[in-house]
Amino acid sequence: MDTKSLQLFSHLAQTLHFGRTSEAFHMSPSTLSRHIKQIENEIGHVLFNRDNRSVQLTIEGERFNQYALESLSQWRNFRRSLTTSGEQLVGEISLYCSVTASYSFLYDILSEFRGLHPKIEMKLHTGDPAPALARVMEGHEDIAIAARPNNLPSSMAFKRIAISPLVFIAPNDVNAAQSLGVSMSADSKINWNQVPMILSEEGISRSRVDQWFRQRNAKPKIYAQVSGNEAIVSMVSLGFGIGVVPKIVIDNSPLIDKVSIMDLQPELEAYDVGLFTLKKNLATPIIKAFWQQINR
Amino acid sequence: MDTKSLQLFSHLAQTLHFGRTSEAFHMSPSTLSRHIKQIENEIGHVLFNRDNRSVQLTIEGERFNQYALESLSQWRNFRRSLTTSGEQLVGEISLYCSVTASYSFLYDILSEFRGLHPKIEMKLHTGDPAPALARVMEGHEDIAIAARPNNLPSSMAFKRIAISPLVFIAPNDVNAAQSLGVSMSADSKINWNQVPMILSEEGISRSRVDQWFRQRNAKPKIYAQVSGNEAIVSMVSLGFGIGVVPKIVIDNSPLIDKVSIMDLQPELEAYDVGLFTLKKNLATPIIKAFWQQINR
DNA sequence: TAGATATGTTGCAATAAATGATATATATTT
DNA sequence: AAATATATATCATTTATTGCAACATATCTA
Repeated sequence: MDTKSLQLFSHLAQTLHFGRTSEAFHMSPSTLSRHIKQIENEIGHVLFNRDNRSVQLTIEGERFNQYALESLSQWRNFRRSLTTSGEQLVGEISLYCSVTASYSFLYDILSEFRGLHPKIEMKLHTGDPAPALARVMEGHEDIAIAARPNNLPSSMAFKRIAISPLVFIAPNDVNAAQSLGVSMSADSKINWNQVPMILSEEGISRSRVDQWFRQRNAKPKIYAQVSGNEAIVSMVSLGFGIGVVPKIVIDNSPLIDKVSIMDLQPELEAYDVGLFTLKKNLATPIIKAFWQQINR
Repeated sequence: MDTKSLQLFSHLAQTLHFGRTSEAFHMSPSTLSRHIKQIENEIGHVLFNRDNRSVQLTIEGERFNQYALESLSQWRNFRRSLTTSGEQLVGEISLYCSVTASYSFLYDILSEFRGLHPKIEMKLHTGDPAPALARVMEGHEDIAIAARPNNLPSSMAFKRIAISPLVFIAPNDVNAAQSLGVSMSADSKINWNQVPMILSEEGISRSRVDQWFRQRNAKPKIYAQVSGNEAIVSMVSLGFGIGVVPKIVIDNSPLIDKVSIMDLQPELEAYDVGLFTLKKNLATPIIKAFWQQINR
């Protein structure tokens, strides 16, 4: 039995919904399903009665939930007792991350850290992902959450949080799509030299798009260069052109049903989202504490 | 953090000796070392001060040990509370296993089970491994610990405990070895038709040896057919011939320094040691409880 | 002081486990 | 009856774990 399983279980015991719990933990429903089954197997009792439409705790499940909550609480207490025993860590960390990352990961990362180190203040800056690394390199920020570039400076430490594919998006409205020269059907019929594109001004996503066009001996007709993925989604949804953003941006966007992902080959190389800091920063107790906090 | 890690840690905190703890858990020292390092990494503190000659708990290590012992105790309590809540399981299980298995695995398996189900009596039969499966098939025993044959009857359930290679052993004494026609140097110089062999009468080890000889177009000159691996080791150590036994038998034998393992190619297929029972037996609560107890 | 021994760690190749995408089964709603 | 929602099974792929052997270093022995 491990802490992760206990967390999964107790969350599911609250939601009684595999889909929502798996989403909360950034994993697929099937993975969650197998986790639960493995717990049940280890314990030797069924913990949830689930037909395909509802999930209910069994008697043993309620017992186990009691145990799980207590056990998790003790674990957190132990962690806290360790950190508060010596000198309580005091200070501040400046963290730079994109708006998208702040939606999807920040809460998970910060909530646990905060419990552990309440005396450490977090200065959070959100903005365009492109300059994130430079800001860390130049010492403006301690840590950044961003996509990993192909060539990582050797002075930089990186810790992956998630992988998200980089996708082309088109307006969902059929008329708008056709007026852009993009019938949703066949890639081969699209003249990429004439499709108006909405792209980042700089950064990883931009350089990968440029590379993609070079591979096709095409040159993007740039309708607008925008700073920030969320703005790209907005413009695309309004029918101004085709955009390229990490899929995770779509998933968290309120405009999710206004745009649709295009199925193109070859796919763009996926975004490798994670934490960055200068390796030398890891010698600092505060930064080190933050770094280790991220569950592997 | 998981139960296994806590167990490893607290055992090491007692012994303060990587070698002994790793042995107790049937794993290599390197595996243990990396387990500990991973715990330290997750917690963010060094738990043991270890130079290459001594191991000592740090302050944080002692703290963690307190936590670990308490946490493990609560886990056991929870398990017990589940099983004792309904009707306490009462009854008996008959278990058949080889002498070797009784040395190496039985204690681990039974000690935990006994704590969980004190009202279940264990009837233990030790003997030659060869007939173990048949005895279960025929209903004389509920469960057997033995090596997995190549063709497992579909009515049989199997759960692996360990893998042990099947090895040729020769007497360690140089004179004895040479008089058997086996200079320890080169396999190719050995005339396998003339080397006196000491083999099991039947069973997996025997059939794998026969197959090995057939591959070489040789026929074993059988000096003696013996029942029980321990007897084979005895006869080999006395210089009567060459034997074939699972390595685990050697490791647990008092004669370990009287025999030596021969380096031959191709190697015999390894022993796959584990638990057997009839699948239909797993419907029985008592058998099921035992089966699930075995840590995966 | 030099060699032998004990002991924890690291590199590497092989094995085992975990994961997500997809397909499937079935209950509920429309 | 068709569409939708939801948990699970299957499969290919990725990731993690493991043991062996080599290594480094501390202690013991002569």
